[in-house]
Parts: sequence; structure tokens; C-alpha cells
Amino acid sequence: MEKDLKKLFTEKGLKMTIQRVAILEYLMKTKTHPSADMIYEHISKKYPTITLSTVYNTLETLVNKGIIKKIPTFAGISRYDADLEPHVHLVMGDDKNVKIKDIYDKEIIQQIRTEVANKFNLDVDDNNIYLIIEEKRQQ
Amino acid sequence: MEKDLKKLFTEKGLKMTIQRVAILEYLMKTKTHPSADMIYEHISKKYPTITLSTVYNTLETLVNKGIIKKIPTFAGISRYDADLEPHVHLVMGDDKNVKIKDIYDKEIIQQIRTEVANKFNLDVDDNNIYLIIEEKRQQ
DNA sequence: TTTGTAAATTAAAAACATTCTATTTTACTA
DNA sequence: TAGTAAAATAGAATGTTTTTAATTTACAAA
Ligand SMILES: [Mn+2]
Ligand SMILES: [Mn+2]
Ligand SMILES: [Zn+2]
Ligand SMILES: [Zn+2]
Repeated sequence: MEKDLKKLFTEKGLKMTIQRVAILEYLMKTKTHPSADMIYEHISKKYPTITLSTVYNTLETLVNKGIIKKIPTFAGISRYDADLEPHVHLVMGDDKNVKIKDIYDKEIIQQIRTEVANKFNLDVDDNNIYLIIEEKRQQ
Repeated sequence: MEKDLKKLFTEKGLKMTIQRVAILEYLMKTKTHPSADMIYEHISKKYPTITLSTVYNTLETLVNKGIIKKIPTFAGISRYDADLEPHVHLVMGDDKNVKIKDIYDKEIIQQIRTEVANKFNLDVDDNNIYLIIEEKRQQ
């Protein structure tokens, strides 16, 4: 399906490079919502000359073009997702161990959206809702 | 009400210092959910010798003792809140302009909690729920 | 009230993810 | 195939937060 990617990149006005293909294909195959560094660790095994800068630049570009999504976490380390189907991310865990679950349930998404929209007069799009839950702290 | 603070600090096994009182009183008076730096900027006008390290250390201590809450944001800059009444934080805006709104509405909180609990078998406590919403990006 | 000591503050350095800058390399167009 | 704009690279810089090591302070005990 390299041809599909070529079309996608061209449509978005992007050149198709080895690095971009590797990053996007990895993101499309995985369900783990990896961080920039996780992506770098994976990709650099096959392409040892790639740099972390390139991974960051590429991810930023893909996010800006709407090809992937950036998932913020309370740990301050962003995660990435190539699944564009509307779903909510439940971000859990602590700084050292972030866990992300997908919520595809339409009812829940709609409920949250309606509540937010009604209370705050916000036009919120599914992709931009994050429900972040911290683990309990000891007092 | 300096006496109340003395009691609070003693109960928690903390020494009462000028810095801790200044930080906690500021947090208790404001409704703005300030960052460490915002707190530092405010406090250092009255106590010019305080350092940002002390602000961070103090906030960490107060959070660990359950005296205040730490609010994560997608901007990677944490905010702080001395309001312990159960409420959900709606974090909006972009990196340069984070806006935080409080949701006290019991029904919404209960709804979100129930949904999360049912779907994921999680015992979630009101204080630890964050609904984070990013502003739409241009494609 | 004074003294002793552990706890807290301070200044500075380090850590960490991320962004930026300047140079080299590459993809695509003509 | 050559020319050029875009992208990749290496490394420095940034901004928030944490850590370290030295100094100062709060407060319990005498
Ligand atoms: Mn790594
Ligand atoms: Mn400042
Ligand atoms: Zn996802
Ligand atoms: Zn609040």
C-alpha cells in the first residue's frame, strides 16, 4: 500500500520520504499510542541514521496536516495515534507508566460532548476530548 | 486564621514557614489555578528572597500531603488548586493560553464517574478526573 | 530562653522533552 | 538530468521541573 501513502502525501503537499513512510506505517500498524521517543527507538533499528529531531518534525507535520493525532498526557510526554476514527482517549497511570485506552462507544462520547457543549457553549469535536484520570495519591 | 494553618501544618508533620504560609494563603485566596511560576511571581513581590525551587518543593509537599491539588495540562505546565471540594477541571486553550474551568455540577461528575467505572472497572475519585479539550487545529 | 538538630530554603546544576538553527542531503519538477 | 525547494540531520537552545549540596531556620528539649 505504498501507493496509497504516495497519494496521501501528494494530496497534502508533502514529499514522500523514507522517514515519513516508516513513521506513518509504524503508527498505522500499532495500537499502542507511542511517544516520539518510542517511535524513534523502533524506527532507528531499521533506519539507524534517523534522528529524534526528524521524528519530532515529522510528527508535528503529520499532526498539522491532520494525518495523525497528538495525545497529551499529564506526564508531559505526548503520544501519537494514526487512528482517525472518532474516539476518546482515556489517559491513566503515573508519570513513569502512562496507559492509554480508546473509547469508541458512541453513546459515551455523545454524552460527554453534549454535557460540555451545554454547560460551556463550546463546539467540541470528538477528536479533541481527553478524559484524564490520575491514580490516587497516598495522603 | 494563621492559627488554623499552624494546626494544619502540625497535623501533617510539616514545619510552618513563611514561604509555605505565603504560598498556601495565595492558593486559598485565588480561583485562578496558577502555575508554579505564577505563584513565584506573586509571592516574590512580598518575599524577594524566595526561590522558584522553594515554590516547586513546597507545592510538591502540599500535593503529597493532600493539602492542595496538582492539575496537569497538555501544555506541560502544571497548575495548582487549594480548593479540595470535589470538582472536575476542564482544561482548554493552547500552549500559550491555558484556561481552566471548574465543574462542580454533581450530576455531570457522577455521570462521567459512572461511565468510566462501568466501562473500565476503575474506582475513580472525583478529584482525579480531568476532562481535557484541545482547540481545533487547522487542517 | 537557649541550644541542638532535623527539616526547609537556597543557589546552582542537571534532567528531560521538545524546539530551533544552520548545514547537508534528498525528492520531485521541469 | 539538473535545479531547487523541501526535508533530514547534528547539535545547540529552550523551558519546566528535579536534584544536589550548602546554608539557614523552626521548633523540641533542656
Ligand atoms: Mn530513547
Ligand atoms: Mn517568571
Ligand atoms: Zn487511540
Ligand atoms: Zn479548581
